[in-house]
Amino acid sequence: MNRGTIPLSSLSGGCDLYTTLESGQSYTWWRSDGNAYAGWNENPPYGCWYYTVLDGEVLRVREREDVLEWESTGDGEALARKHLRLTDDLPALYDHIPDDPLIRASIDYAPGLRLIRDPPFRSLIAFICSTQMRVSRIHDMVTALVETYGKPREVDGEVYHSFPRPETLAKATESELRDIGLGYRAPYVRDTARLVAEEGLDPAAAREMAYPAAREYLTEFVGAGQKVADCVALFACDHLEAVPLDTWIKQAIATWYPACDSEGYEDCSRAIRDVFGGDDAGYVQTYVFHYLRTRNGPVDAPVAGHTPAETPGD
DNA sequence: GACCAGGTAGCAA
DNA sequence: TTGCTACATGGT
Repeated sequence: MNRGTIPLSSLSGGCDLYTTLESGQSYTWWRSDGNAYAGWNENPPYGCWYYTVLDGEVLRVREREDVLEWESTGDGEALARKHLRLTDDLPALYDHIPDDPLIRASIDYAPGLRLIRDPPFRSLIAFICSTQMRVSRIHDMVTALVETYGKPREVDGEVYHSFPRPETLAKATESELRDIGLGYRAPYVRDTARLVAEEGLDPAAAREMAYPAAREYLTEFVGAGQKVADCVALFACDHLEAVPLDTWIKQAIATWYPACDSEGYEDCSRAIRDVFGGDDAGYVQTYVFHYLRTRNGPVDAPVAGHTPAETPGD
């Protein structure tokens, strides 16, 4: 494998691999200690690798004292820079997003958390699987898909599986997909794969569209509603203004931003996007989601000496 | 056992 | 349009 390092000091805002890769944005990274997404909110042990397969190439990354170290069958540095969004300027983001108690607490909780840039098809399949499911179990389902339908490749004695191709998943039967634990999502995954493999739809096309059109397009896939579409838009298609409204963010809105708490997804999403800073609102959403989901404590607990908004519009 | 988890599709009004 | 409801499954 090729090897190299990227100085953390060369990355504006550094890079926290643990929060970036295990915060529920991407589900196709695994840890060499086998404990990714185990749910106990702990950094991996020092020296632990994260690995995945991108563009058919194995990529392994880990943090050392002052560098990001990588190993890859391909151009590991290019793959890491692209998919870990290493050129995003985090301090600039922190500077210009709204100064708000919940946002500030969320950023202080996980500085160095970066958005991911996942390949669109795998992101779409993962988030179709995500409905009514905890983060650790989404990872379990995606792992089962990858190990059952992905192409294995042995490198240095280790086997790595690529993410399954649309053509492969399109040919899977519903009962096969149910057998590996997908439950009622089984036909959604198969039918979405068929739309890609046989009908010419392509989630990557959403990258070239303006955000509203991209979200609309992504809901054409089976099992993808507005929330799943927002996740794919944000985590795979570079639409950083997308704010997925899941149960955690909805709770946060009800508690902290009651003025945004309208019934319809569309209105609520637009309102919270403004509160979270507009063009980069999805970045803020990811920090807030990670903070609320993994810290110990209820959503409405005081944050850093502050209390939830009492006046609509604060 | 009830309740919950990064919701959606299908159907009725 | 909006408002139900069924849907798999494992953890707490």
